Amino acid sequence: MQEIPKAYNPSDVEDKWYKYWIDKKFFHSEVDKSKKPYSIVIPPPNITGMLTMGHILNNTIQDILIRTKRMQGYNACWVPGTDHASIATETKVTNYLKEQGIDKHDIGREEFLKHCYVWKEKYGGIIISQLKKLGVSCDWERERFTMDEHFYKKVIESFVTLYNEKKIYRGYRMVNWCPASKSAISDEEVIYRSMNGKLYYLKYPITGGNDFLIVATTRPETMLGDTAVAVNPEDERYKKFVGKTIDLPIVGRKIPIIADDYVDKEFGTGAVKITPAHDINDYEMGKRQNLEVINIFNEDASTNDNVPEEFRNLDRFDAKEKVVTRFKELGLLVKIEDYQNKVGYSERGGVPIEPYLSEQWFMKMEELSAPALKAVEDGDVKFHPEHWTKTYAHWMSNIKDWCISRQLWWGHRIPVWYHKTTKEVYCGVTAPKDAENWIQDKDVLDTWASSWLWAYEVFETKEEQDYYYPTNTLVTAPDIIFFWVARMIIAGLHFKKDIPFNDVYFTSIIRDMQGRKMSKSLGNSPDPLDVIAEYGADALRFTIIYLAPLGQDVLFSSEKCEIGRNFANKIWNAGRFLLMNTEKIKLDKSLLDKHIDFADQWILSRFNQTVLDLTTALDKFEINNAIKIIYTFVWNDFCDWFVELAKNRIYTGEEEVKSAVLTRAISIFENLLKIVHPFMPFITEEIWNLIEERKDGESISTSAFPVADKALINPAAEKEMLFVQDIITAIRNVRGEKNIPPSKLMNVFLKSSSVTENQIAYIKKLGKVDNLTVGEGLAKPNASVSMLVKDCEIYIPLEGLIDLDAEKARLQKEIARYQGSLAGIEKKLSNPKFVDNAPAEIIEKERAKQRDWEGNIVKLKEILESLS
RNA sequence: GGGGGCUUAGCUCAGUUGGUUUAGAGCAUCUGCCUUACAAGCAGAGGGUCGGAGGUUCGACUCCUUCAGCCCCCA
Repeated sequence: MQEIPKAYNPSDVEDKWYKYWIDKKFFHSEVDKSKKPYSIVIPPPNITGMLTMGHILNNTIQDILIRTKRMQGYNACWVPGTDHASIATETKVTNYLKEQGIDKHDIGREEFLKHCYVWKEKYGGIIISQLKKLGVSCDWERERFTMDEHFYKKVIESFVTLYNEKKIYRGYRMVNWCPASKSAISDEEVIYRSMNGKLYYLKYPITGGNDFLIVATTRPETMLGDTAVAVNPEDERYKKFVGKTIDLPIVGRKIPIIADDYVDKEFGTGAVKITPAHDINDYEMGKRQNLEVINIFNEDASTNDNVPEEFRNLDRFDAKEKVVTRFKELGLLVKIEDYQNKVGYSERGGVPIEPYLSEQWFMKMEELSAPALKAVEDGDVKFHPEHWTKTYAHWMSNIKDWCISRQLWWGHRIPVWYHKTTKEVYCGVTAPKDAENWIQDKDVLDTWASSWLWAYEVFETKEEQDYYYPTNTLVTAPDIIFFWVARMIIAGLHFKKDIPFNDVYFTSIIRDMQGRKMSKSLGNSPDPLDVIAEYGADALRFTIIYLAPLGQDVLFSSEKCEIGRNFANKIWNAGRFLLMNTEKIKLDKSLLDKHIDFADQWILSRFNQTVLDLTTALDKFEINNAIKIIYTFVWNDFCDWFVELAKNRIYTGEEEVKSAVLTRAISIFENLLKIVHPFMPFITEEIWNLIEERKDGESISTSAFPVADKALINPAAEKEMLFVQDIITAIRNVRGEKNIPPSKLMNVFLKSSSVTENQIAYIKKLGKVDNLTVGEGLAKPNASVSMLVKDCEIYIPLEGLIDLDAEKARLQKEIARYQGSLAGIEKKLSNPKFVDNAPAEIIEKERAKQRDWEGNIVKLKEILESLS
């Protein structure tokens, strides 16, 4: 056997095993009706992005689920892929071309799209390839892209279907306009930021005479498009002015003073300027009041020809400056106040959005959303954590029509043509036959109006869809619950008449140690590939799951990966210990069930209980809990106790006993590796292969996941083990308190009738005891420390190390503690209401405690007596 | 303004229909150990009136009300 290194080195093994898994196609799935499918579709990362800690968490969870199911015999299929990310990609490519002095409008649509595809080929696969370093078991032969031929076609078909169902319409509406990308965006893509702005008070002179109104506004530049001033009809201050007109400064236009309930008397001065083209509320009022609508901005939010000449072609921020300056010059600027307000920003463009009137395509959401709301409320689709259903329900019940057109080139082009002469509108999967007479709509679809088909169109044939759809589980971040999760449910129910997935797991948000969200601009996110290089993929996987309880944010820093690295090393060394002994001890599988003592029964009991708890936790999506169950079993039960206990027999037993113990220990260890494997695939594969020569094509990743054998769960053995552990801990405690080094053996006396030979051997070994004397009628030796475990009195003679007063104080403290607890119990038991109301089982427990503690107090008092 | 979440040891968090003596874990701290798997380790210890105040109950970290603080989403 080769030398096993003292410390586990992940970089030696990870790439080797990943290559092996892929070469052997372990992760590839084909329709196989003899097996139950378990399918997951990856939330497709942006082709513009880089791997983040969020991806690590998200994909580790998916991998744990899919690997477990694969080992449990399901036909596990995890489909990977990427998203074309219309706005984000177009922005990147546009900027890239600009750096080379190329304007996209000069090269035209076709040429620009070629650049996009080149860019996609070059950078689009980065995240996906980085994910392989994490060990994810995706079916790479199924990798998909939202603009693949099949997918593109299906997106176009879905548009046509909805158009024919009259669920898609075109309209001239006020939309959220991103001046940076010169495109409309949806409500969901607007982020509101709290800003320290200003409130400007402007004097508006009333036509004829010296009267004027003062209006307050955060956006004085829009006054160039004002078409009214409005007051509340109940406002006594202004009643007399309603019906008159204002001579709009700078512009010179006469605009009416109108009364409208919408106006809040308390805001500013109670008189507000109305700009129907550039404010959604003003637009609504404009419709009610038949006001003129004057658009003053170009697509990039610079001023257009509808404003006085000297104010034209100004950026909106410059226009603001200039308008304010002119008001000041005219003596019409009353004051400027600090004002905090929320400003909508374009998520992708990063600039304030502009409410802007334009012709756009919309999807009617009311009818479409109803079944999707019901599916979640009825529990057909289950959310984890469950509380997200409320957020979902709230959004779904207040849903507005979805603006799905984008004034971009990269994406799925809207399949609508307008006849050049008749202006007729045609919508179809292919262009009209006399294409030369038609012009296709220039816009593309919102990215989410394509990725909402992801859950089933990644499966390209009916047979595959019938088999894999609905998928089982979606694992995603909660911030795309509306963008993607909700819309996938809508699409699934509408087009497939079935939910897209049974369960949705919403992951934690990864933050830095100060609780700040990890972001590129803050530079507070470690590069996951660096972390993997330093600690290993398994360590990173373990750590991120260990730190991420369901529904809680995670505070992460790469140093925390020591937890995972240490755990990996612990497993490594447990394996190393067992395998090192196979050099001297011959394994014999026929002895697996031979020479079983309570320590074996105990570890088998613990293992089967662990498998039971683990699978229950995974079924409930308590991934964090699952990994803690594993951690406790591996580290505390198996390594700290079982291996230490087993050493007794491995070092000193008869040959056959040695062989039985080691064979059994390795068998349990191999099962342990299997339950760890979905969480830490690399190290478990490596050790599994060290245990014995495996055949080509074998892998722990396709081995059978252990099933709990309830018959081996053994409460008596667990109880016995607990007793032995308590005795050993008590002895170690004394050693610690008296600073006795482990090299120095102690003599110990146990006053008990129930300690067995088997137990004595273990107590001697783990307690580092020289002579262990056990007897029922044992007298307390002189100058000894005494402890009590259950009904067993422990005496340790420590001539010269005993501080009599300290010993007495300790015993008295112990007695007082029991007396205190006993008093509580007695109070309970003497309360008739408790005895009448509490379940018999609880009462019996309390009585048992009472008996035990009374006994303990008596014993402790006797010991105390003997000291004086 | 509406909704959701959180508050338990120095730090980060568990605590599963209210019932296990003394409310757990990891990290950090302290003490002793290179005990022939592991110092990325072993053994032991200290540390919390479970955010405040009420209430329901025989019994509350757990349920209800209220107050305070922090975070997120939506308008």
